[in-house]
Amino acid sequence: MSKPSHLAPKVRATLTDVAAHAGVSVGTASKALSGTGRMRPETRQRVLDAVRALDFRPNQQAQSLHSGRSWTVGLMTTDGIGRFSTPVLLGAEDALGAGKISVLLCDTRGDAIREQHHLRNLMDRRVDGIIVTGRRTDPRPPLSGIHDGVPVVYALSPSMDPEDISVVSDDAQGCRLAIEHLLAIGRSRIAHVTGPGHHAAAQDRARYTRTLLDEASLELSTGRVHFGDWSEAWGRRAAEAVLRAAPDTDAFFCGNDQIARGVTDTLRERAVRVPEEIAVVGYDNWDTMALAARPPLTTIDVDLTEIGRVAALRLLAAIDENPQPGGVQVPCRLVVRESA
Amino acid sequence: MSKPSHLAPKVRATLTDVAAHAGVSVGTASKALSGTGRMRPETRQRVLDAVRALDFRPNQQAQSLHSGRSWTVGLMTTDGIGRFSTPVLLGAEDALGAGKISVLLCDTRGDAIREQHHLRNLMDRRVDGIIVTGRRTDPRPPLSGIHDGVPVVYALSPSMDPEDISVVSDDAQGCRLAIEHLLAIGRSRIAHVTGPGHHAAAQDRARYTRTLLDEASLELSTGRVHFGDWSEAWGRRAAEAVLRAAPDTDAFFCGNDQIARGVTDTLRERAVRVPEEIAVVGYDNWDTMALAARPPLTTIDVDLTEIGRVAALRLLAAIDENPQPGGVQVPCRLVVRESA
DNA sequence: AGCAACTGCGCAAACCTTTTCCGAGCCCGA
DNA sequence: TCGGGCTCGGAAAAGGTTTGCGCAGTTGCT
Repeated sequence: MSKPSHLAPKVRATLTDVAAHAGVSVGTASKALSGTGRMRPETRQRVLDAVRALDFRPNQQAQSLHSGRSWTVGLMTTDGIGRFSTPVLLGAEDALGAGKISVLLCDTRGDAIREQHHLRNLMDRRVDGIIVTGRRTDPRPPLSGIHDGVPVVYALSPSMDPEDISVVSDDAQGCRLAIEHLLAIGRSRIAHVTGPGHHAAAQDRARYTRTLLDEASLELSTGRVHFGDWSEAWGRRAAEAVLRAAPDTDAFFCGNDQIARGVTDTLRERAVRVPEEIAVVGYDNWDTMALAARPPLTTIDVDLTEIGRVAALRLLAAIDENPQPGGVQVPCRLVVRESA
Repeated sequence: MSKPSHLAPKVRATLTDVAAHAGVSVGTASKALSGTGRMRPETRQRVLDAVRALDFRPNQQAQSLHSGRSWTVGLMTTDGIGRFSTPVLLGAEDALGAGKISVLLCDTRGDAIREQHHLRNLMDRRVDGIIVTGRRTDPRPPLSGIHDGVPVVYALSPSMDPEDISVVSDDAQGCRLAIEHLLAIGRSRIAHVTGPGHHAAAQDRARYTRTLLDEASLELSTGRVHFGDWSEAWGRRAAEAVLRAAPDTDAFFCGNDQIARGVTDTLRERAVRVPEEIAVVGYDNWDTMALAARPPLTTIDVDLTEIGRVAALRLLAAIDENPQPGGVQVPCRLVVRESA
């Protein structure tokens, strides 16, 4: 049952209505709006007046159907919209919104079936492009299935195919910031506590840390990297292990802020002064963690929003047929608070 | 420059192609696919074969243009996509996805101008409905501007207009769960530490807490509610104030998990055993906080995902012209861990 | 056998906008 | 005064799908 028409007079004006109201043909009305074609100023004005009078707004769907562009991109996030994908997503949405492009959100929950399903849906909706983002920094298999000529950009989790466009965080530079800061404040007995060894983020940062210490002719205070998980509990346990194994440790570089916070908690309980006796540097700059820690954490800010923005810009370029294939590394920032 | 056509033969088949391939007219092909209309089984089969041969998938845009339904809803989030709106969003996306509906994401950053802009955009795209969600539980002004016959559902932040459809968390029931649990484990000197008094979440929970204690002929151990902010630091400070003012306090009910965690940290430093001497109950069940606290927090789980899901279902009902106006309260769950 | 009913399928309109093409009318100059 | 050139605006098609209607052919009943 649709409402009686006398109750719903405002069914949204079409260009035909505008043309009728202005006493011209649809074609002329269109030209008046798009600026193409030449016509008498007063004719154009009549059309513009009609537009205002009827509150006309062009039907996006009709425009898209005609132009073949939907002014829409798909944003596939592989696992929920966690702490990591959210800022990426917002950065992308922001950059795309400026270009009159809307974002179609898909959550695959890490499920390949769902991914296929969403991909088909996006293709049916004729999206202009797709951004794929995940939580982990581990490379992921490229989008499988047909995505014809539709460009794809991977954000945060790079594609395994180096030909694809991937925008990731510059872990090497982030580690450099952290280590150089610690060296600059006079530390030389540095321990590294991080997440699971099978996570690229943990593995990579551990490798870079080693290399950087090497360059400074130093080595890890405990002689090894402490792999565990990304939790505070692990940070607390690891800190005790480190203090036992290498009591002369004067700094912790941690794989994320939760671990760093756990470390500071243990140090606090042991009445070790931070940063005077031992400095602590985290990673991620997760406010709720970094600010609540005692003392507040010096940490590496992974500019996730920027990653999203850059990914969006790369995608726009690719849509406009100027693809710049390959990887992009977005630099990190060092945020100095009180822990180091 | 588009690619030479011999390199891009797969330009996506249209129904016309299918019809030609099957030797029927477009109309017939359409009917064969939709199941409408009567036709010889072999004719239908020929069409189906052609569909498979050409990998035909209907053009959503064209379908939408024709049907007037876009199978799309707008999801406006008022401030970033924080810890609160994210689960809501996912719940909604999940429920809508099951109904073949896609989600158009808009972030207003709490800006009215942006909200208008996005609203117009959504209307131009002919969304079938809109879900509005925010971080705060404070009522918000209803969506202003024209949204014609497009139904709107408010999630988490209710609309100020009681006629609108709003899906919120049942704070009263959540508080009841917390207080009844504390009473059941034999506590009677309960303190309440919460966020800013000008937040509805803090104000409401404080009021309910008072009422519930009243029903049990009890009163707050410190005689008043401790308003502050939602941070751990406030929880730590407040705990000290409470211990000073009412040393016989045997339980803390906190406005959120961060405050609760701050409280446990102070208690731990004072060597007060939790929960033996003092029990602590949080609110929100934010895993990273609740699990990292020592001991892990007993807390109230605000089922945000369910709120999103329910909002989506209400919206679907409204789209199908079965609107059920007014508010819906989604119940909370008590999650018992070790702190109470 | 003849008529009615029914089946199977195609045509064309509709959804709404944009774009292209073309004709009509005007002005001006020769 | 007439023709050429220019300006303006209308008509039509395209984009892909759905659907109402009508036509033709076939079956079934009397």
